[in-house]
Amino acid sequence: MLPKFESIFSIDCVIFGFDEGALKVLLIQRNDPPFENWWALPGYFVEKNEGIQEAAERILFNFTGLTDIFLEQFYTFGDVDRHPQGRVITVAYYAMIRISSKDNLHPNTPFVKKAFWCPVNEIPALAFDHSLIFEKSLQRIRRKISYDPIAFELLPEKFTLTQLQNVYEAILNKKLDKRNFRKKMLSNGILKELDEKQHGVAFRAATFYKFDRRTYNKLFKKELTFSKE
Amino acid sequence: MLPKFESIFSIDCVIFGFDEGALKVLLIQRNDPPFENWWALPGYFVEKNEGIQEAAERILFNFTGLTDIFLEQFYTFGDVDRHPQGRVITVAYYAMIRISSKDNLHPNTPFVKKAFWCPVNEIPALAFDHSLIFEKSLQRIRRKISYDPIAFELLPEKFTLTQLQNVYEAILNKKLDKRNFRKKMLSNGILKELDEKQHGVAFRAATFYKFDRRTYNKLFKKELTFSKE
DNA sequence: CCAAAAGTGTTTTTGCTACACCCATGA
DNA sequence: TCATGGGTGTAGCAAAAACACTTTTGG
Repeated sequence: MLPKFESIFSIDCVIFGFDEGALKVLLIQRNDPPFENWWALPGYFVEKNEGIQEAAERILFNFTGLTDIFLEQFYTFGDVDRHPQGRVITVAYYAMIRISSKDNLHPNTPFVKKAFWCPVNEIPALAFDHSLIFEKSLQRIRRKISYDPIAFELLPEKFTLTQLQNVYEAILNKKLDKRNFRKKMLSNGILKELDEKQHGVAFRAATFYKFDRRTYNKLFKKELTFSKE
Repeated sequence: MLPKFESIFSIDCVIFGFDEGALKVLLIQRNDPPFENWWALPGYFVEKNEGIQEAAERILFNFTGLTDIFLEQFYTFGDVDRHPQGRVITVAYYAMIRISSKDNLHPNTPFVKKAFWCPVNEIPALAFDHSLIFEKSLQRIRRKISYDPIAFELLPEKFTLTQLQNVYEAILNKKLDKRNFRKKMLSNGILKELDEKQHGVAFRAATFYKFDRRTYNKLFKKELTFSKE
């Protein structure tokens, strides 16, 4: 039989975007206590009849209006006193979205005073244990980017190699060598060169590329397959 | 204000051990419905007033009698229908312990009919979504072993290089070259050669080594530090 | 003396690092 | 014509992979 004790649980999302050459995170300002007016990660409670992945997608949609987003669970935070009003366990997800400067986000929730894209190295003190959650998400994507092509989720479909390098540099927080970066990126065929080039720029126009997921999946499958012995 | 809906949640543990050259997992046979008599991962509900890490340690202790064990959270499973009796979200941990063939485990819980160490490639169908949980844990430790010295958690304090190689081969599920393995393991100073050797074996006695955590921590710290640019 | 595992080096290949100049474009 | 970022190759080094025989021990 199921026990009598129950807990509340929630989802918190670390939503990454890339804009103006910087890695950013979507923060919201809370409208209600506890932590009224504090900055926090977008998050909300999970309904009794929805799965947690589902809930994460719903919450992401409510805060950004976006669907079909790269969204991945990375850790669950369950200290007894992490929420001042009672026991709340939270499952943390990170998401990567393409910020388009045109359309602003319309958080579809009354709990939010405002939202903004905060550069990752300027994050203020956050409500609850959200600073910890954010730190853990950064650690995770730094490791993840070395074996999984998450960088492309932050870029438009067509991008230049310099843009791609900027994403890697922002996530890894270090400068990379341009020639070595290009050599490596182009060596395995996961990028497809397009006929199109930039235009209207006051310097040599860069070639656009796109991510070739088909080729990537082949390589990845191979990586997962063990050799005969 | 906190919402009215609440859920139950639990911890499930994938407890790895290494014995007779094989990687094994501790399974228990359930004593009660649902899934009465089915094999399952050790797990139990989290109390209202305990943190989840705490809860994982308690549950691990109840099933093995062991404390101070390598125990790490790896994923949370929250499908609505994963438990037939109601909404139960489970936080999954994996643990690594040294199986000593002498002392048997004494599960300190009435919910268990029996327990046994099951080789990872002979796992039967498991209760709930435990097969999925187990698969995910394997994926995790396979990746983890390439950058974190978790293999030592499975071995006694003193071990031979062949034993160590066996652990790597069992986790990675492939054969490794003996000379290259030794070269690599001995190249970075994280193993300390002992004066002691095997005895009573009908072949050349192997030298014992132990893991030098001090040296490892130095290397690891260095790895986390970013270079000047 | 045999069976069984311990232990040991070298060569080849591959991937990573470091490094500097010319090109195309719009203003 | 100038400022700006786009684009390119090579050499040296280090790590990984491939590969087979001798040594020690107890029975």
